[in-house]
Amino acid sequence: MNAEAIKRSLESGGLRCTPQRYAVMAFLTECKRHPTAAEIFEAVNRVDPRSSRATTYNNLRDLVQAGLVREVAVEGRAARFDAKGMRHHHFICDRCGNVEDIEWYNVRRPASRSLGKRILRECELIFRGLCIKCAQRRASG
Amino acid sequence: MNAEAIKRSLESGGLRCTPQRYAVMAFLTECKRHPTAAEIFEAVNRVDPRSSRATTYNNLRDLVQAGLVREVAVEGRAARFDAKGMRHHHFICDRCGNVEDIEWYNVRRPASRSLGKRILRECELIFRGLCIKCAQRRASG
DNA sequence: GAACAGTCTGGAATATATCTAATGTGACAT
DNA sequence: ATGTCACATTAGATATATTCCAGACTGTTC
Repeated sequence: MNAEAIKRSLESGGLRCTPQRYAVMAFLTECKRHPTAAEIFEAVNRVDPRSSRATTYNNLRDLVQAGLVREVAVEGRAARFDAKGMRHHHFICDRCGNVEDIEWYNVRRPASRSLGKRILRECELIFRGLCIKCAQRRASG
Repeated sequence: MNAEAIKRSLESGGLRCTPQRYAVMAFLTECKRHPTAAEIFEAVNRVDPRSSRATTYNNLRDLVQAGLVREVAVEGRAARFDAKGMRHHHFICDRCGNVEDIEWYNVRRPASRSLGKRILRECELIFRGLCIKCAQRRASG
């Protein structure tokens, strides 16, 4: 996604394209992992426009509310974020806690009986086990 | 689950049955929600055996390691816990953040191509949308 | 160019989790 | 019954993650 596209997507979410907000969105868009707020803060400050911690958190909140960014459900201490590009599921390593993407596929909805009057928006899968590195380490260790 | 059963399950996990540990396990077993560590701490101290915060955290860690308790993957600040009784999926409300159980059903595994050399232990579904209360509030509001 | 809404900032405050060092407890060999 | 060992617990200090706050800045509109 190029600069113009990021700018447009921010505006489509009703958000001004400020340098700090742009930097957060640009980093999330190009980042393959699922960075924590602290990592995003550090990354956008490695290059130019300085951004305070509070601003980084504010912008992440705004981006999530605007639906441009997803907060990933993991059980670690720090929240992790993810630009809403291609849909994917998540694999969480039991050993090292890393979160990796798994190719998207559709999932069977629950029976409407167990869903009741809830309004369902999306289903996401969380896989658990050992990531490739940890699986190898266990096998050879 | 009665007292004896809890005691046995602790010992089967290689854990001594101390009053504090028992209290945590007993509360999680009877609790229908998915309490945070702070809620568990408060609950086990409402009745008798006082337990310190550190002990509550230690015991939760031990119980998770022993496989008796699950740490639920949600995106809130505080970790949430769940006695591993009946398997279930989770529904997280977009509006109020409550975590509710959805009846278990088996989920199609990902293609082995996208899984690679990872070792898969379990798959869990996370549904998002509006819980019954919030759905009604929106409809009438 | 004044007023305004939205944004940014550093630092303080809060929430959450872990560490530390001292102490307590039960099992068991002596 | 005593000493010892491993495991548990405790209060308080510390670390980490997030939010709040009050003031300053910016771009737009009248």
